[in-house]
Amino acid sequence: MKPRPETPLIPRKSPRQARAAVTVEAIFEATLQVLLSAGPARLNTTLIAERAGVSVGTLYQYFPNKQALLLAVLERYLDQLMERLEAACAAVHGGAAEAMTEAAVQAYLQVKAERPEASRALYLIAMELDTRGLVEAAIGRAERAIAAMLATAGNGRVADAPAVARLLFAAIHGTVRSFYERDLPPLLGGEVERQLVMMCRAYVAAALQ
Amino acid sequence: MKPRPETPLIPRKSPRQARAAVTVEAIFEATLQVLLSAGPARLNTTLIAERAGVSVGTLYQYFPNKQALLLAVLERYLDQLMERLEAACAAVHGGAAEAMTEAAVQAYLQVKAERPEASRALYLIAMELDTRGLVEAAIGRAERAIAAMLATAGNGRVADAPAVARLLFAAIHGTVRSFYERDLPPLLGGEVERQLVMMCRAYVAAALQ
Amino acid sequence: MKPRPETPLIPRKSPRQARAAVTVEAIFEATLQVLLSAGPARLNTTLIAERAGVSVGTLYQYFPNKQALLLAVLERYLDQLMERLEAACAAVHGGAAEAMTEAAVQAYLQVKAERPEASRALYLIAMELDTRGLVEAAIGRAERAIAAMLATAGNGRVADAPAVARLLFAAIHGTVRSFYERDLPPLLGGEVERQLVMMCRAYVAAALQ
Amino acid sequence: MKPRPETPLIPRKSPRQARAAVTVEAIFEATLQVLLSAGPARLNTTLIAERAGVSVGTLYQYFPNKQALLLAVLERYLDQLMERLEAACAAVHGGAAEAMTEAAVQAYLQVKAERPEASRALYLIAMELDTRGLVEAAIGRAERAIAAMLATAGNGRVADAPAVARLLFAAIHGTVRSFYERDLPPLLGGEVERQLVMMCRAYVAAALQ
DNA sequence: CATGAATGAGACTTCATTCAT
DNA sequence: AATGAATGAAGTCTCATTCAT
Repeated sequence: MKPRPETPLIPRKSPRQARAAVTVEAIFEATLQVLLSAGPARLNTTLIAERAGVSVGTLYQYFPNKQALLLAVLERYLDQLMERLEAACAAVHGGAAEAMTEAAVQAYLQVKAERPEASRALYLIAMELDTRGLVEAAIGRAERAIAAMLATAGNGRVADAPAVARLLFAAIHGTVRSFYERDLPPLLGGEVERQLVMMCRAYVAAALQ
Repeated sequence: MKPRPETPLIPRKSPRQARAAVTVEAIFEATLQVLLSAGPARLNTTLIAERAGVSVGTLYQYFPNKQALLLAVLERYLDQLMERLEAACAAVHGGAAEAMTEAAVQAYLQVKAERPEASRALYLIAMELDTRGLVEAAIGRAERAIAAMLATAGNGRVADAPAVARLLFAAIHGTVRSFYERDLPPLLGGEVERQLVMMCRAYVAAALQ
Repeated sequence: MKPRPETPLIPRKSPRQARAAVTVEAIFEATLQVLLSAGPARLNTTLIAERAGVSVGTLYQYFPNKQALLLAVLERYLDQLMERLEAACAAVHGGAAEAMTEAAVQAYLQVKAERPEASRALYLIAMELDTRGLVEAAIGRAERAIAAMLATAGNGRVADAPAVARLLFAAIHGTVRSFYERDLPPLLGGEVERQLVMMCRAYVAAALQ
Repeated sequence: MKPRPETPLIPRKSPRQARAAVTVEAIFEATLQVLLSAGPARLNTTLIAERAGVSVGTLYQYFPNKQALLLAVLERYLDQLMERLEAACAAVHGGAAEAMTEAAVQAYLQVKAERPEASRALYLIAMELDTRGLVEAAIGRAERAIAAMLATAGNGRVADAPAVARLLFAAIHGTVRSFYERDLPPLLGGEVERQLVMMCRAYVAAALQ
């Protein structure tokens, strides 16, 4: 009965009062928790609001719809992830290509491992809606960070650094994801980590001229 | 998508008659089409039945519930994929480890590329429900096929072939997926393929003793 | 969570089975009843379905949304009203302008009086949504019917019959409406009817050349 | 729009201070604007407050509930309209019946035309709630003013002046409304005005003894 | 007094599934 | 066996109103 309201996918208003910021934070956290405990199929706004200790109305005061909320959660997560990755890459500039690559892989695994459940939850979110833009942007940042890092290699020149960076990141990201989606023991410090590092080092070494 | 606990997840009857087989086939095909055209959020049994040219009632004659249908679709796809992969691996037994690996990668890309949209659709299905078992089984087959292949390497012994096979497959699968989820030009024959092959060869070479 | 479904305002499907036709009829009737008993503010789909003795789901099988249902109800009513008016006008072609006009007024009042509550209910519907098109079309029919009738006047030529017909119908319709919206004793056979007829006769007489 | 039975429907406090009067005025104006821009379905207190440049809380300081606000807006409008009509009628007392009637019609059209959108907005408000009392009172004033005017006719006695006044006003009001609800060119100075005047004159002339 | 965050009942709509025909 | 009408629980979102700050 309400003539097509054009609902944008961006957050509705930014919290002006202190308590509002707390509320938004609680909603973000609740979203992850519900996603993990109830699964994506049972992820509904009522449950999120409940878990956050607010009413649905409050949730909708900050996000115009469920999709916008999920996007905001994802964006926030990707931002943090990318910042960490960029920092890690920058920190090893100038080293040997293989060592730098290993550092990047370790950093990625490290961040993922800090909140393993969050990682899983966010893979789930990412499927529920159209996250092309967001994901594309994050991937772009990652690729640039890695390419820039490889360009500083102290032990040779990496041929076609952008292409290598692109595949390297897809491989890291994709491989890690495919383990996270299964119920496996933690990757960090295990055999999988060893092999992944080995593969990435070997790849970059092969690309060195 | 609220799973009624008591209903079994296997197809209700096997297609004994030719007509039944045709119907089931049409339903499978319709499922993929609806998934691609309407998206996972709009994937519903009525739409599937309509697209398949049958009534919902008929659909439920063949599948006890939506979940079972989706699982069947996924299972069928994974079976075909794995058969092809196994065959490709078997066909190159005894070759050099790097060459065999390249063959496996090519085979995987080949199959994926045959119906690129189907691949995407199935990634979506896989999120709609709990596909752990199915996916785990398929991955197991792939890992075994690759490990067995590596074990026949004519140019050395691959250290810890199972671990290498596991990471190799995760890397191939994860990397390919991460490209498929974006709207990119076809992988086959492009730069990405070259780099992926390069990475996998380098990895296996590094694992050779 | 469902990416903007474009919901048209036309009925969803026409009943193919006999019982379906009964259902649609019951929904139409229930809509009027709820409108009258609960008022436009309390008019909701659940209540309509309940009163019709069906579930909400059923209602939505025939109408894509509440608006479409209300439009259908209104359209149906306007169609019937206009048919009656056209018939009444046609039936008196060739008479004296004043007498023909009186006949048209009487016919209009007659139809309105047959289901006084329906008339009121529909004035309410008409405000709840955008009925421009529907109403415009109905008014057009009425104006044409009246103009055509006036053109056959046996006792003179009505100057600018279309303009007269337009105002005549607006006056009849508007006047009747403004009485119906108040809680007044029935118009038919009362003082108001006498005066309305008098006004319309006088108007047409004045327009005669 | 769920009326809480116990809350009074009169403004909470009279604007004693200049600022208060300004605020109330802004709220009135905002109500009309929102009604016109967002439509009756989207007319909500938050939007009104925003448009008026105050907070919802402030709005509720002046009006106990939404209904009271809308009633106040409507009352104000009707008061102004009736004052103008009464004045116009009084100004022509003692003239010929037809001329006086024409003057009344012109006055009504004049006032309506001053803010055409306001007229439309107020028809909408009138549906949102029970305005019987208010409208009845206004109509009563109009009928009395017209009847009193007709009683002073210099060219004869109008038979049953109250009944004529009642129908006359209903006709003017109803006819004008039915044009305003459509998207038509302004009535003032057009063919419609000419015809309306003609009808009203003819009617009153016919009622003259 | 003003603000605007929070509330929560209630409205609309969807869709997996059943069952009479 | 096939059909498609019917069901109704459940999910999304709105908005009048209150109240702590």
